[in-house]
Amino acid sequence: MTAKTARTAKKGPSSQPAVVAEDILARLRASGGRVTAPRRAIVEVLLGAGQRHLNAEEIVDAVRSLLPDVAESTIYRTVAALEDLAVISHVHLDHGPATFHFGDRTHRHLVCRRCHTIVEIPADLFADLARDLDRRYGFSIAGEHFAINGECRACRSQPT
Amino acid sequence: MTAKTARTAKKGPSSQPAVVAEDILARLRASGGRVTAPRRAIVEVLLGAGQRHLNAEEIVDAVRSLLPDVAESTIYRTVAALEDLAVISHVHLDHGPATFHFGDRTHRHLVCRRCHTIVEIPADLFADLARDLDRRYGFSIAGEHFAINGECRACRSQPT
DNA sequence: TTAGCTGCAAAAGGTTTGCAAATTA
DNA sequence: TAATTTGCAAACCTTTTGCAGCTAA
Repeated sequence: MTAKTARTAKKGPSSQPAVVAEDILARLRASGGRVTAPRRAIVEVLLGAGQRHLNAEEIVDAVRSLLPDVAESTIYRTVAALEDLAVISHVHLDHGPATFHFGDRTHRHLVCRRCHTIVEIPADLFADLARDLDRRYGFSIAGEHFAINGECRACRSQPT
Repeated sequence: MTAKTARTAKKGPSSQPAVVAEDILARLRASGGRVTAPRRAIVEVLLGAGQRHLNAEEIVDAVRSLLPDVAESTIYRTVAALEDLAVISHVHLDHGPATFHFGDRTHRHLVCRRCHTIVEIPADLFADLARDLDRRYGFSIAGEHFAINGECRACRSQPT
């Protein structure tokens, strides 16, 4: 794969090299896929969301503001294709729809079971636990496929 | 609440005081609920499952072998009532239906993303992490509402 | 040219809800 | 008796699928 990692600053809050749509589309093509207008729009929307995690409905809405006739099934099929390429992944933050985001393996989610607030935390807080589980069970925890539930500071100081 | 904690050994693998159906039914009654035949059967099934986590469909099937005409909706409504009483809780081990189990807060689940094997681990392996998250974010992780994903020993030694 | 996408509509899977009849306390 | 549960059927929400036509490579 020869997708060049462009350095064009986009709208990300960080100063890491920006991932640009063309890179992603190129990977899609390289894997035998086609680049179509709906796919461009979907990638654009996902990039435009920055760190925010969008669910399928939000992606549909945003994509339709660019390209009104895109079907839901196209969204689901495209995000599945992008997940296969490990470009994005999905997380279950709570009950309800899954949310999609770029595949940085650098954060996890705590979700308050009372107010449903989401707290993002760096994945390396799990390093010790991960080592432990590896040693004891041979299990490698990977991914943030599911959030971790609990109670946030605000709710804890609230009466039940 | 005065539900006596009976010590009758049932079929649990552990030697903790067995929770008996009557205790649970009494709590249901104490909270203003009614004790009905379907509810008895559901509690029986849940108790009979011991440590196993049953999903709604499995509960329905098992309950119907005792009481053939119980509706699915009754199962869902009853497990919801039992969750409100904190007698049971549900976990999402993977995609697919939730699973229900008695509310011991003593274990967590690792689920292999490849073979879907479930590894149960003691919750106290999370103690350090929990302290950390509390200190840094005021967040109290609680519950095993979602499993932790990763890869099990067997799958890790397998070619991708 | 042809494998791969698309929109549409229908279906699937899991769970929830409205309601009138039945049951519990 | 009054409040709660029940079974049934229908609805719900999210996601998947089948298919014929369209399109990128």
